[in-house]
Amino acid sequence: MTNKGITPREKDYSQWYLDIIERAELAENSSVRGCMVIKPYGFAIWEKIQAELNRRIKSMGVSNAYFPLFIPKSFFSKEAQHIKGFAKECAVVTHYRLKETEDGKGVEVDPEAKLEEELIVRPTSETIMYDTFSRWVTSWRDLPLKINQWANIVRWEKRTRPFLRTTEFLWQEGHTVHMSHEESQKQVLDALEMYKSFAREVLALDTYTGKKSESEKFAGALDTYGVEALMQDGKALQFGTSHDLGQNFSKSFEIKYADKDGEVKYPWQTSWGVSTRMMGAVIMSHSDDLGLVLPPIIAPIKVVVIPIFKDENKDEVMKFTQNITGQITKKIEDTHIDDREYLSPGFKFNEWEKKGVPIRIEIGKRDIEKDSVTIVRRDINEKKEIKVDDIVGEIERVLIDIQESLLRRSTEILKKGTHTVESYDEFKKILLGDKGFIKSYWCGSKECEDGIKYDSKATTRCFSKEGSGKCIYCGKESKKEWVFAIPY
RNA sequence: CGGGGAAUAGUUCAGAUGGCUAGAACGCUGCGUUUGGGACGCAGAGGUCGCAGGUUCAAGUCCUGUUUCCCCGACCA
Repeated sequence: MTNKGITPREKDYSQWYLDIIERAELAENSSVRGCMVIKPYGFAIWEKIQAELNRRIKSMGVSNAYFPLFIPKSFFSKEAQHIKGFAKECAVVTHYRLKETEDGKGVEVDPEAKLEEELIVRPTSETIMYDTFSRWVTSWRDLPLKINQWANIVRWEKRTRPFLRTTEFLWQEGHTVHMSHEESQKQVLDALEMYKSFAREVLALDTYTGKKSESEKFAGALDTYGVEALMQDGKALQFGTSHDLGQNFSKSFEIKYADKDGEVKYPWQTSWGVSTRMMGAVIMSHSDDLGLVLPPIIAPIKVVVIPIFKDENKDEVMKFTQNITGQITKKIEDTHIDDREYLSPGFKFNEWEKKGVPIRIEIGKRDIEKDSVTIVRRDINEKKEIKVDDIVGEIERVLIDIQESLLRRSTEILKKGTHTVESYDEFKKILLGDKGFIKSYWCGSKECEDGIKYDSKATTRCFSKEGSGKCIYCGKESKKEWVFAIPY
């Protein structure tokens, strides 16, 4: 079987993606600015991700909260860099009421109902949260303050793509406030590490993590760190960020506390987040030509049982199936029997493969006679007969094995897709061909970064390591190695 | 905002040079036969051909305007 991988192009999107999402039709004859509907099955995947991530976030001592969708324009303009970075992609609420049109056939914006101050639909929540934080933080006893929120946000991007860049998306954003820079820097790295291990252990994705270059960092941050995964087409996908905000926001939002020594000080802040883009990363990394492949931990259905019967043996097969499923369900909750009578087994096999269910169990007359069942694992599409007495143990083992082998595969792909190059010609050649990550030295100048981007569309994804070499573009001595790739 | 496409059934599309009473596949509904890898037969529902003008005996097809979508850039999680 070939495996060209899944790219978020319309063709792919209109086929098996449709089990998960569809385009939102927000206006007649069009879809407005790349909004998507997440269907029940897709949302169930998101809920699995949320549950796992929430556990890890809370274990860092972070509490969940919720802040408003609307941000007063004045809040937004308090931090100069921040507004610069986001101004061009904000949805703005200017009115609060509609009225009937004169012909009585529709509605229009009521010009009388103009807002005194416009409201921005949050593109991120730093400003509205930190305005509140300024009242929550008054003493060293209030610190560290660690808040997370699950929310939707809107960024009016010029171009959208399903999952990877939708106008509205769901995410988790953590915001913390600390007494010292050492402490906040540790938080930044802890969050980054949490994302990296989450990607490995839950999503079965190996990634590069590290500091971003000056031009790639978050608007208003001192430093930004990113989590970068490699997609099957050789492009890089950043799906998590962690920012060291320094005192930039605490100073502009007047977050102050009285320290033990009696002095009033500005605290140090961090923010970090991952979005539904992560689902895109999972889909694009693991899927094959048969459809989605889900790591068992985030699969809404881990095991699907398909009874295969004719009219004359239906009762016998169903009884056997229910008995087996009952045993499995005791250990593996996400087990589903597909007993729809109007569909052929072949149709069902295909349907659950498209949906990425890790294990399929087929039970028919032939199995019952041998007191066994047929089990098929989605990742390698291997069919195997197993005896009924060991079924639960075997399924548990296979689920773990799928999870682990997906990660192994991801690690291999990352390793194979990472290149070191001697010359700039080689650098460009790789990016024209199979693409992937390239580790090379860069002098740090904007000219070189821009030049590289112009030639090959590649940008620095994150810092790799200290060392010594020559800038791949200009040849000057350089102390820093960076990871380059063409990003989504 | 630049450069390319495109808009016809729920979806994907076909309908050179005008003749259409607008088609196919998949999907949908009903009945029957099926069911170990996307079942089959028969019957059916479904369209002011993006919108507005114009040319013509005749426009899905030609002309003008307009709107929207997609792809490639610039911007970005």
